[in-house]
Amino acid sequence: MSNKIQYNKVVTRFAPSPTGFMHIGGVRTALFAWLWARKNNGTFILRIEDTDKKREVEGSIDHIMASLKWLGIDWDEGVDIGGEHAPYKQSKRLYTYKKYANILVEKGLAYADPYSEEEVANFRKSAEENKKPFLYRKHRPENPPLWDGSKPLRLKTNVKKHKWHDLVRGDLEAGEEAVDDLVLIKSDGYPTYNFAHIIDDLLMKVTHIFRADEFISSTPNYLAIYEALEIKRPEFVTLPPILGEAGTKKLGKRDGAKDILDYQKEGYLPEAMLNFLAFIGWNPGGGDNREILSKDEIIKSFDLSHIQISGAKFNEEKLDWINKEHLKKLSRKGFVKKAKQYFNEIGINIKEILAEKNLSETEFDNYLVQFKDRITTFRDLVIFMYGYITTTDDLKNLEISKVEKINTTSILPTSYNYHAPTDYLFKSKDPNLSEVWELFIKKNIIGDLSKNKTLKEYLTETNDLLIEIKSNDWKKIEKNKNDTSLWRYAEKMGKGNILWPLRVVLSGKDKSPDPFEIMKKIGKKSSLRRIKNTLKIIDISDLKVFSTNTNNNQISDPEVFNINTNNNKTSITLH
RNA sequence: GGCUCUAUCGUCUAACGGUUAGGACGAAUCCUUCUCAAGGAUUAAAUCGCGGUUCGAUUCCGCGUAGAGUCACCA
Repeated sequence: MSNKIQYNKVVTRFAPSPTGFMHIGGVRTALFAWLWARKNNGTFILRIEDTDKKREVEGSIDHIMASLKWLGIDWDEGVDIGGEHAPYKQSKRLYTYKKYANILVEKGLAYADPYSEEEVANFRKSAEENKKPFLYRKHRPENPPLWDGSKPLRLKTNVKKHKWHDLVRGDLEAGEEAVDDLVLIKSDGYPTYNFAHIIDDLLMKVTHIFRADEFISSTPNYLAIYEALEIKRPEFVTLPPILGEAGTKKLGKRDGAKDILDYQKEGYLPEAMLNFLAFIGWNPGGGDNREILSKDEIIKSFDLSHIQISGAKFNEEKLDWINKEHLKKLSRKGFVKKAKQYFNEIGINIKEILAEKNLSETEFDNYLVQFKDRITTFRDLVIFMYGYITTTDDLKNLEISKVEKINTTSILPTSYNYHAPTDYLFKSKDPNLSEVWELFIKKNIIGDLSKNKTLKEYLTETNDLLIEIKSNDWKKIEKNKNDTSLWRYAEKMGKGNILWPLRVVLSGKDKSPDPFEIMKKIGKKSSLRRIKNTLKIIDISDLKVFSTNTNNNQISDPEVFNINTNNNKTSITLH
């Protein structure tokens, strides 16, 4: 028999069962089938395999369609839009399956299973005890009863060795042990997947079946059904498994595989997700090293010969990188548009924020754009927004509640920690002096004699320059920072000597926004207060230098504050 | 346990039997920068083991080893 199958038009399908959400693996299968159809100007069908009423989860179908739509995977025929071969829901096609089942019965190739479920379970049990694979056909009844629908209908399989060709895996084969008398129609009248998908693929003229590699083992059974029905089979395209991060198991819902729509909620771009998914088990090959591709580019270069055979670990770091790259590619306008769309999706009301903050739309857009190259996902942007916009003390915590609702904190990479909601941008929330102290100790710059001046002198002079700035000019301190006396002073003394300590003093962090920006946010009074508080500690640090009693790890000036150093931790209490 | 499949840097992968085994993520270092990010440059890092075929093996074959899948009136 020739493996060549003639077809004029490529038809592929995605046929999920409505048992819940879609995870990475399911979507990847859908994507590849869709890519192949689009690549060949073929047809892509969305069919629902709802033959197991017990496992069905309400709302799944809508959820599945929403997932595909988010990624831009569209279908030409399917449950919601109908088509030439409607209906596309298997529970509505029972008559069809029965018709084909009867053909097999008439040919003497299918029979009613006379055993009770208990009896079959016992067969299986004893097979397990003897460490043998369970084969129902070992108990095939000699004179089965007539099939009246109350008993399962089984295929009288042709016990033989099967060989077949897979477009990805090449030539495959399995021995007689691999075939058994599978159930075609269950006792509840519904077909099994094994039978239904074959009938539907036949009637819907499917040319290529895309599925993951767990189906390789059951393929001989399917081949037996094709042969019994005397129909030609579609091409098989077997996709490699996706392994969990641990790399030991196939990624599945039980291993915490996420709902694909969770990635939408986390602020990933659909085009980035599509790009990422396409590269799980496929690449353009042939020396084409590009990895950031648009949807159209992927369709154009997609082919079957570069689908991987071996499994791949799911790697979220790569997804983050791909998402960043896609963000960078966006125009300013496109970025703002998509960001706002995301806010809308997760329930952040931009108009409310604008009204509350008295911001113009343009100002807000400009805020957003400055983070374009700095964020990993749009969720990071929400956190930025929180940090930058929520900076007055009298706020009613509007954004905070919304940020918490989507649980932004857990997904931030460590390098972005300083973008997390930042107390120090509130006027009244001065940084913890212990943190300021520790950073200066860590950098060893308090009494650094290699500098022209001490930190204390630098800070005092900074303070004196800032005092001179009038409150009207302070409002423009960020915008006009290059014209300030402080900037000129910093340039003269070395910006690292002035600006970095100032950043630490203002924020208590070694990484923070521009100190000028912080000063603008918190205002003159708070800025100067933070500098003065730090200067008070440095006074005492001088005392510590002169302290001869090293065992005494507590230095205090009861009038001002206490410093405690214990186990390398310093705590400072200001009275 | 039977059957089936798989095996290149830490990860994803490229290489019609002939390459100094290439690229990307991640990591590290340096440059730039007041910090972070971004950007630029650089570095470390792999053909699972043993046999065979061949002038030549990452590539073909066998055996090991390791991992995965499957053995439902689930899909």
